[in-house]
Amino acid sequence: MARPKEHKPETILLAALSVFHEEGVTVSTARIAKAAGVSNGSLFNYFPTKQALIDALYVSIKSEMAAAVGEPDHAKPIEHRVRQIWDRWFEWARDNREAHHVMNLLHQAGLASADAQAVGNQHFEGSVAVFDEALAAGVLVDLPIDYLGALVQQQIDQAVVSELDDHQAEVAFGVLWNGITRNSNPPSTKASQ
Amino acid sequence: MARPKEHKPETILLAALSVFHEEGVTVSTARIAKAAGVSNGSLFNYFPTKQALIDALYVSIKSEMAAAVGEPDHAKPIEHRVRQIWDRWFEWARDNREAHHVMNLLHQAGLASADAQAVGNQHFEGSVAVFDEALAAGVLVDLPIDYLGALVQQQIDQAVVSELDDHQAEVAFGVLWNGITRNSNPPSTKASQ
Amino acid sequence: MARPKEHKPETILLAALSVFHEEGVTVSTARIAKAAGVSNGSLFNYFPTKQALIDALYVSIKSEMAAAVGEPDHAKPIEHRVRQIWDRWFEWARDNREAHHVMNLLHQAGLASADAQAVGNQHFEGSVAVFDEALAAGVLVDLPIDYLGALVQQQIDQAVVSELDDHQAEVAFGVLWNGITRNSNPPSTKASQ
Amino acid sequence: MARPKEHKPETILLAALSVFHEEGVTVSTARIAKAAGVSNGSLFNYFPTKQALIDALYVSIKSEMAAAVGEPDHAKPIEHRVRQIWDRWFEWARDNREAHHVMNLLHQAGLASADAQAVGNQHFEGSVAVFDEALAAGVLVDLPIDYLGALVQQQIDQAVVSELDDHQAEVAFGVLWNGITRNSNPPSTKASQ
DNA sequence: GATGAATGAGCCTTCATTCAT
DNA sequence: AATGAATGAAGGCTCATTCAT
Repeated sequence: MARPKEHKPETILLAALSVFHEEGVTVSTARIAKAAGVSNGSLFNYFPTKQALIDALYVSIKSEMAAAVGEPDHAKPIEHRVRQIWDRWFEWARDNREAHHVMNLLHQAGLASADAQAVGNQHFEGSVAVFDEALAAGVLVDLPIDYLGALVQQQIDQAVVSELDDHQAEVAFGVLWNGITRNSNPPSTKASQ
Repeated sequence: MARPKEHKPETILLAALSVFHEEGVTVSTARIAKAAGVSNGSLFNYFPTKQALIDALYVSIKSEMAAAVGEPDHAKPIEHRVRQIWDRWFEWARDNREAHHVMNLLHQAGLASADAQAVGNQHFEGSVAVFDEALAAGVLVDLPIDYLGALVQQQIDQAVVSELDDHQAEVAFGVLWNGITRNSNPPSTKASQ
Repeated sequence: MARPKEHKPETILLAALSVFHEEGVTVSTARIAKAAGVSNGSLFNYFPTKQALIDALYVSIKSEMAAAVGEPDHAKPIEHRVRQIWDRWFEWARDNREAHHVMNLLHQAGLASADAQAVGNQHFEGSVAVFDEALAAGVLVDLPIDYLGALVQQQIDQAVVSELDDHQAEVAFGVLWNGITRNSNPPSTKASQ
Repeated sequence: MARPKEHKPETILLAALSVFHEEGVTVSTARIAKAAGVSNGSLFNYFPTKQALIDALYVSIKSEMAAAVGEPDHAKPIEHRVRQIWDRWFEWARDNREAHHVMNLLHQAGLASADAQAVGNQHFEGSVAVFDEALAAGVLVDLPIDYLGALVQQQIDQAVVSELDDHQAEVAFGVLWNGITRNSNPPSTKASQ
């Protein structure tokens, strides 16, 4: 029935991606199996539990995204490397809206297990290292690395969600870079409450 | 049996807040009822459906937060007003970590109904107006208002999640403000891919 | 709130009648109480259980109907007495469609307890006696008394349900009487199967 | 565990028939499942809702009965055809007391949906046509077709309930036929009230 | 490996009944 | 009496998981 040569686990993950995107966090395994064109039972030949399937989906999206972002080129200056991460990440997310959405959904709703999230993060060690280095070099403002990393991720996410065009994305990168680098004057005074 | 004078709906919402925080999106009404110290059936004397309970929880958190943020003082300059929003919001979120977490959880997991989200947003019209005005005044970079608003929210969220101290929060506000205001040069060149 | 002078049990029974008629066999005690304008709990001050309420309703309808039918006049000939039962019964049922419907509903759905049905039947002993006597006198065809009695009841029921007018009801009585009296030739032959 | 070769939906319907007969309109799906020797959840593999199960039960009984009654033979005279309907219907009902009882129960308690009742009635169009024709031919008294049809049904029902033997059933048919045909004198006078 | 019927724990919700006020 | 909140046992239904074929 389904296209014969496709590898089943991938087919199932793609189906899961689609139904999570369209139907939210409550989808059943039966629904996923049906969308994948396999029987209810078959799904469990590939993923022993629903949690395993969710984790595999999360990790597969995250590693696909990591592959798209690639490894930073250590020969290039910091700003260039940060910009490259931004560009490729943004491009990937814009071209893979469903995957991007579902990745965030699984993460934010707490459906992906801690283990899966850890594995997913490993794929981004290269990118994180760029920020570590920038921080050590004194290029960035003095804030925890996880905070800065989160800002990058959130701003890219939001740029995709807000469907920024290329020009706007350019401006948006400026917002990020001008924010996190040291060349700026601190804001004046704290507002009285 | 339960403490006699406590108002029940509030007690139930507090219990729901707690278990959503601790056990995630999958909590059952029975679990909430037990945490609230009422019987399974009693919960439905106050909230006709689980969805109604979730919506009430979402709206109650959001309006509590809105009350904490307050209305901006139109006599003050823009930056002051933005700073005030940031300060109060951050303070509230830091003091109400559970509520802050659950609010985001219900929103991001799609559990709060569209109606509830609309009601919740009404409470923030005053704050949104500040950004509208800043945008119109040419103070901010030229990006969609929803994008800018989301940045504020996400950076505050992250500041709370990352448990920034007061000094770091000060720096973090600088990151936001230096990013979204116009006084900065755009970053030089787009990275080659 | 409710009209002050009405006797509560009757008010409740009338409300029950109405909601059973309009909403079928599944009505809740809460629904009945609301329709009666009393609180949920008050209902149980008058009827210790839902079953008791149903039984009281059944018996009250049945005895009201019996009162309408009255006692047969032993001075009159059999046919007259049967006709009188038919007339009064039909008239009552036509004027009390809801009660008639609910009485049958409680009976046929098995909601009225056996005891209640026995009590209800006691009110019709006078009428049954007419048929006993007719049977003994050889006026009627030789069939069990319960069978003949049931025919009378069912034909009246159906006459009401079919909304026969006076003339049709006259004809309908003829159908009954010509059927159950002996003056007619038996039908010719049994159909071969 | 359960007997392996039995067809499940039929097994479940038979179990439902039995428990509706024995326990009345309030039986739970769990009770039916247990009687059928399947798990609670299994029942819903065959009938998506309790209503669907009830409707299927109603229609299956009604069509089985219709099959037993068969199509009238248009070559035979009216009386013969009516008699044939009576005979076969009576025989089926006597041999299928439970089914007969439950069919009436579902109908009278309003448990079978309007759709199911419509479908059930389609199976009896042939029989109804016989009465239509008899009415048109002037054989029957001038009463609405639904009234006459109801009489037939009710008298057969009652004959079964009263457990008439063959001879009594013969007499009972006479009651029906002599009642509904024109050859009889109308009863004399209306009783004074 | 593939299937899909079977399972039964668990879910949300209803409701007759109780009881403190 | 009258109230209506509180109860908790069911009820209908879902679904992740198993397993015989």
